[in-house]
Formats: sequence, C-alpha cells, structure tokens
Amino acid sequence: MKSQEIRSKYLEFFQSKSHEIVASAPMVIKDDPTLMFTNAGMNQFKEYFLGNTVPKHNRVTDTQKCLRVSGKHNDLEEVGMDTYHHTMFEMLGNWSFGDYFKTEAIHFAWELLTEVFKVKKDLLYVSVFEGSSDNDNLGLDQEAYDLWKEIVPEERIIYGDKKDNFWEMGDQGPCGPCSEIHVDLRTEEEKAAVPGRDLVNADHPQVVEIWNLVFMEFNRKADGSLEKLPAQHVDTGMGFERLCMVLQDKKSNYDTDVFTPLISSIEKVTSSTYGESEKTDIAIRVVADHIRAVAFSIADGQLPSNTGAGYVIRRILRRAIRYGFTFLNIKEPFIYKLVATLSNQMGEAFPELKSQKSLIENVIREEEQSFLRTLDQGLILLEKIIDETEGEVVSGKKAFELFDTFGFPIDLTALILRERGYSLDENEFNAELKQQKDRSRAASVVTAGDWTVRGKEDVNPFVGYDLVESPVEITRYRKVDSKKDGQLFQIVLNKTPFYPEGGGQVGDKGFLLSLDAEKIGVIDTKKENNLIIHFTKTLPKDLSGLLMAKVDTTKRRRTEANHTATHLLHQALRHVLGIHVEQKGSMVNHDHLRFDFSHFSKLTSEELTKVEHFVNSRIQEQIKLNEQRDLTYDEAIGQGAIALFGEKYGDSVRAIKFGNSMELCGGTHVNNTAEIWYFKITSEGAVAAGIRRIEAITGDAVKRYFTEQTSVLSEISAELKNTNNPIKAIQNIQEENANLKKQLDVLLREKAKDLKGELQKEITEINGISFLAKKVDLDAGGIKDLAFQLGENNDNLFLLLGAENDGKALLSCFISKELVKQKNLDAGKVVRELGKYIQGGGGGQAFFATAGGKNPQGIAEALENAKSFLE
RNA sequence: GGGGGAUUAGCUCAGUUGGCUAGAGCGUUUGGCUGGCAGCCAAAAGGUCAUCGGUUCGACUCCGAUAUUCUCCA
Repeated sequence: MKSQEIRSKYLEFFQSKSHEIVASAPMVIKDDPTLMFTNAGMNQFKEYFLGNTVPKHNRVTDTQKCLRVSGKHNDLEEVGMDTYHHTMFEMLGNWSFGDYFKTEAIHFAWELLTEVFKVKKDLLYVSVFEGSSDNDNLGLDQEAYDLWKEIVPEERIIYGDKKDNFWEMGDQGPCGPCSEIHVDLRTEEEKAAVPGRDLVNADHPQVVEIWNLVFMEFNRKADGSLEKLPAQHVDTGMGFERLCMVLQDKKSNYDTDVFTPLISSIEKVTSSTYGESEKTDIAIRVVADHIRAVAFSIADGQLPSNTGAGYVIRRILRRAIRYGFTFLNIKEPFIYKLVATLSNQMGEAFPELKSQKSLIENVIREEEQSFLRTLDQGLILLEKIIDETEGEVVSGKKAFELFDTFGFPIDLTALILRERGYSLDENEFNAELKQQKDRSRAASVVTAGDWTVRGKEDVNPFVGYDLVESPVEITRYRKVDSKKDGQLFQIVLNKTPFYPEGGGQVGDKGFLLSLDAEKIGVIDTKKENNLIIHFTKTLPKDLSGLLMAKVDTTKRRRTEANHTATHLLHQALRHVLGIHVEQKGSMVNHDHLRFDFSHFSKLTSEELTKVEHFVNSRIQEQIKLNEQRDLTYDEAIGQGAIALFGEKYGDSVRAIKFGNSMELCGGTHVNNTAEIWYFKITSEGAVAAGIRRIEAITGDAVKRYFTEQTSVLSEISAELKNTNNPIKAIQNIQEENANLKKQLDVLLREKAKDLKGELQKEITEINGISFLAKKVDLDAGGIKDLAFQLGENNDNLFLLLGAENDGKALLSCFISKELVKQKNLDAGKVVRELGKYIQGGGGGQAFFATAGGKNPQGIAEALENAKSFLE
C-alpha cells in the first residue's frame, strides 16, 4: 500500500466513525511560550483539554506535521543512527473531547489495524499502565487491561511503568495513563530465539511502538499533585512513517516510499550509494530526514536564524551539511537540490511545499554556503590550536571556544584530532558547556504559580474590536517570577478590551481602575492557549470587585494605523512587484511597522516610491473599514482574502477589507484609511536569501519625522545663509574646502621645510654626534613628522624637541637607529629622565620616544640637560 | 533572553606585553614587456583602524557604552 493511500485510509476510517477531519496545524508554533514546535498531534487541541475553549466537534481526526529535536529517546544527535527516529514526522491521531473514552479508543484502534490495514494479530503487543507507588500513588489501569483482555491473549499484554505508560505534556497540565500498541517485525528465527514481549520498549529497531492511546483524566498542578479532570479525553498518536514501514513490510522507515525518492536523489547528487557502508548510510539518512524538517519549517515561515525556533532549524540544517561534508565528502551546497524531489513527492498533501519551492531552495543554499565558510574558518583555527598544543591532549576549553564562539562542530573537531593522533579533553569541554547551559537557564527562569480561579470567563472574552474600555471582573490570576522582569501578576478577566499580542501586533497597554480609584497598570497583554492574560506589577486590593479596564488609546490608535498600513503595504507590494510577494513576518507597534516578504532582489528607489505612492493613494481615498467577523475559512478565501502560511485559523475567521485589500486578520484596525494620515518608508533591506524587509512609519510618527526634517533643513539653510539653494551652497563649500585643504597641505609642507632647514642649520656637534635640543611650536604629530624628516638623511642624529600645548609640556627625543646601536642609547630613557623637569613621564622605542608633563616652565631646563646624554 | 567573538584599504585578512609615520594578497589606475591557461615587470592611488566616551606622556591595541554582525546556550 502506498503511503498516500495509508494516510487517506486512516482519515477515512475515523470519518466513518463520526470524526471530523481537520487540517494539520503549522509545525512552527507562534502563540505558546512553552513550545517552539508542534511535537505531538495534541498540541493544536491543548486549549480543549485545558477547558479554555469549547470544541466545535468532540470527535476529530488528522495528520499532524511534528518536529522533535529533544526529549525521551529523541535527541537530534541520534537521528539517522538508527532506522526509526526522525526530527520531522507525521502523527496520525484521533481525538475525543469529553466524548468516548477507553472502550471506543481501544476498539477503534484494533479494528483499524487488524481489519482495515490487515496487520496480523500475532505481530501485535499492547501495554497498560501498571500504577505507581510514588507520591501520585496510582493503581493499575484495570479498565484498559480488561478491555484488551477481551481482544488479545493475556500474554500479549504488558505492564508499563510511569516512564512508558503515563503521559504528561509538561510539568503542569492534563495527563493520564496510556496504552500502547507495539509491533514485532522480526523474522521467525529471531522470534523463536527471544520472545517479542521481552523486547517491547527496549529500543529494538524491529519491535516498535506504533500507536499510543492516551486517556486524559488528570490535571497536574504546580505543586505536583494530581486532580481529576471534569471531563475525560482521548488523545492518540500513530507515527505515520512507522505505520508505512509495517504495512509495506520493510525493516526500516527509510525503506518506505516516504523516503526512497529522497534517498535516490541524495545518491545521485552526492554520487554515493545507500546500503554500502554504515557511515554513508547514516549520513544519507541524516540528510533525508533533515531536509524534510527544514523544508517544512521554511514553508511555515520559519527561516534559519540565530535565536529561538529559527536556531533549531539552523542546527538541523547544519547537522545535515556536516554529515554531507564529512561522510559523503561534499564540500559545496547540495541539500537545496533535494527540495525539488521533496516537493514532487509531498506537494500534493502539503501544497505549501510546491508554492514556496524556490524560496526554500534559496534559503537552504544560502545557509549551506555560509556554514561551509564557517567550517573553512574553523579548520584554520583548529590548525592553530593543534600547533599550539604540547603533548597529545587538546584542551577542552580551546575546543569549546572554537565551538561556542566560532560555531565549529565539536564532533568534527574530535574526528580531525583523532585522525591526526591527538585526543580531546572531553571532560573539560563538557564542563564548559555545562557552565554555558547553567548560565542561560538561570537567566531565563520563569516560575509560574497555580491559577487562583475566582469565576468563569465568557466564551469569547475579547471585546476590544468594539470597545477600548469595559467594566470587568477578575476570573483568575497567578504570580509569575522571572529573572528578567522580577515578580509579575497574570490576570484573566471575564471579558477584556485589551488586544493580546498576535498576528504581529503588540499587546495593548493600559490600566485597570477600581471603584475606590486604585489604578493598576497593565504593562502587556498576551494570549496563551486561547486565554487572554494581562500582565501587571501588582494586584488590586479588592479582587472580587468590579474594575474598569481602560486601554491606552493613544498607543492603540497609532498601532492600528500601522497595522492597516501594513495591509496596504502588502497590497502595494503585490501590485508593484508581483504576486510572488508573500508575507514572511510582520511586527506592528505604536512606533513603527516592519514587514518581511519574499522577493528576490533589492527594491529600486522607483519601486519604493511607487509602493509609497500606492499606499498614500489608498489613504487619500478615505476607504472605510469593511470587517466580517464570522466567515468560514473557505468563504473568506472565496471572496479573495489572503491567508498566511504557517498561521493557524479556527473554524470561523475574521476578514479585514480596505477596498481591494482583503486579509484574514485578528488584529485591530482604523475605521478609515484617512486616519493613517501618511505612510513613509524608512528603510528597505535583506533579512535572508529571498526575503526583504521594509520598515515604515505613519500618522504622528510621520508628522514628527517631517517636522524634524524640516527644522534640520531650515537650520542648514540658516547656517548657509542661502535659503534658496542649500544644495548648491553645500557643494560650493565642499569644493572650497577641498581646495583649501590642498593649499594648507602645501603651505604646511613648505613651513615644515623651512623649519627643517632652519633647524638643520642649528645642529651642532658633540663628541662627533649631530645634536639639537630646541623648543618648537608644533603639536605631537608635527614634531614626530619633523623628527623623522630630519632623521631621514642623517644616521648620526640626536634630537630633543620640546613643545607647549594647552598648558602641557611635551618632549620628544629622536636618535638615529645606527646611533642607538653604536652608543647604546635609548630615547625612552632620555625622555623618562628629562621628564622630571616637566613633572611628567613617558616612553617609547629606543629611537623615538615622547614624554608629557604638567610643567611647561621646565622645558628649557630639560633641553639644557639633553647634552648630558652625549658626554 | 544569557554568554563569547568580530568590525583595520574596493574585497579577503595580518597587526605579538600600549610606542613600526598601520601592512599583505587580490582588485583598481598608469607605464613597460608579452601570442594564451588568474600573463609578466615596475610604479601609484586607496585608511575618521565601526561610532562615542574614558584611562595614559602616548590607544588599532586597555576599559565602558552604542551600532552592526557571527556564534553557542535557553
């Protein structure tokens, strides 16, 4: 069975069991601070499990793009070593939100596997939670055990401990026991030798878990205790790639048709063969796996970068480059060449791969090039380290510096050292790494307390589209400690006019006002699992009283102008540059706006002018806001609305329309484009290969900008005494200045020549040495010039020059190099000794030295005493 | 968000404990030679040593801040 077919059969099966098929959420997560990537099918439903949102359907099924780079059994560094772990994978899932529980979950799973997919029953093992005797004190999951007993022989039911059979999504939140289905794909001989049940959960490549059925019944609180959830849920996950391996009767995920097209492309591009040696096999698997992860996240709008989620993507890509570099011996970009294969293969199920193919290729190629440069640099530095190493053990500290500061991979360092007969002090390296990790962790510690719940929120608590102030009540709050901000409170209200950060728009600021005039500042508003959270420094004294929530309307209005301008800018770019322009990032606050978009070259100044003009024309047309709040996604797209890749849309969407600009958007906007007043681009540049960034200002900021510019210009005109044509005046001045500089140069040179001639005449002879000690009227640089000029044609000169500048004394001593050698003289010593007359000190080299001091009166005396050095 | 590094000629980079009138290669310009593959030889131009402030007799060099950028960790 082809993988395509397996995917659709799964979804159809659950559809026939009254499940709604939903789309995969983006792999890159934007509104959950605790998670960077979707790492399990349940992520997009978290708010349902937490009870923050009421689901539209209580039975749902999907295939979810997931990314895992850390966690139990799945370290990035392990991927590729075996044949069944991946960074990016698809998770097939079926879900019950307070609907069916263990019975149906178990029966559905068994029916699908054994009847639809026709997996032989005697290949399967199941596990149930055995209970725990720790603080949670949980018993055996008897219910699950009994259910399984009806379907499978008892010797195929295995007890699992907390590590394997109790699922938790984090330190806090919903959790519960789970039941797993494992499959034994070994040969008959192997099975005869070791029974399959001994190998379950033992990391055997052919005895693997394929399906995890989680029964959510508890909530883990901040103090570690468990409480029973009001409603019980089912959360299941089946690894798509593994399922394909089972159904296609392969020994490895990489042998299924999910990976074989990629692998043959890699063989072609790198002239290598899969299946010839362990080392190249690992490298090929690494590349095949990583290209998927990287391509999908770029399509989701997450580019490689040096922070956060982007950094994870960069690391994955670099790991692939490294393996190609070392084991496939490819020293130039090659991974980007695989994008075409991937897009051909998966573009049907995931159209974003097709539509963004050339962007993905550009970004990857650029990243490959830059990392290969880093490797080149690192090799040179490593060479230096080896040269400096005495003995055979290379310092872990130096290797860490190479890794930490210059980004040279440590395993490559170790490999090269081994080849050269050195070894690496790994303990020292790990100690350094640990220090770095501890430092980072300490800096970002955030401890959140439990919510204190006081009442119930409205189902849709955001009223800020219509209101900027509203009477509200606190429904829950908690204290949060972070190193950075100190102690803060998070407050949730029954409803709120405060817009939570999202869609590029910053969260509202403002305050909460109590009846007895207590004023609590709201410093930020954010959304977490669909809860709108207000950040404050203090709590109101009366937590149960009515409060007036007031948004800072000045900031809000400016932000709205910038947001609407962003939409118009987007429209303008597509109009001026073409419809290949897609939003790749956006940031809107009260100060300015920033818009990143896909485009292949720098915008010309004509293009920028056109874009600016286009937006300002829309402003001038005074277009009214046309807002539709309850469209379905398809309706909105049908009307021509622009949706963003990598954005998660709910069942009903909001469309914002200004004339011909229509976008799906949750942000707040002006009522009429005239409120924007004026749009001005302040900068245009590149952020990555194929991505440009425009920054712009509107409204008050533009007024400020124009006022400033005008006053600068009028000041310039005033200074120039030429208000009609300041540009010409400046050109004149510049020309004049250049001429004067030239003349001055000539004059100074002549003066120096004169002075040089004069001084040359004054040179006397003491003990056969040309000697001169004299006060001159020059600064330090001039003296230096003069001294070197005098010394140029005289290799028998002892020169001491004194000068007075800004009330300070200066002595400079020049002694011809030949003389220094012959007579063992030292100009440094000379100025240090003579420095005492001017109450100062100094030094320099043997042939030229300077000293400075506070006492100009002493210069004469110092000059007097100069000859003593020659006597 | 935290740590480390970098910023020197158009480009790629040297510059040792503070004192070299700041250098190299490539590129540019000019002249000469030369039937080729990065032609050869000679000469020249090109620098606010990222910016601002401090320490010092003296800062490319040390210290602090800012900007830009690379990198590791979260």
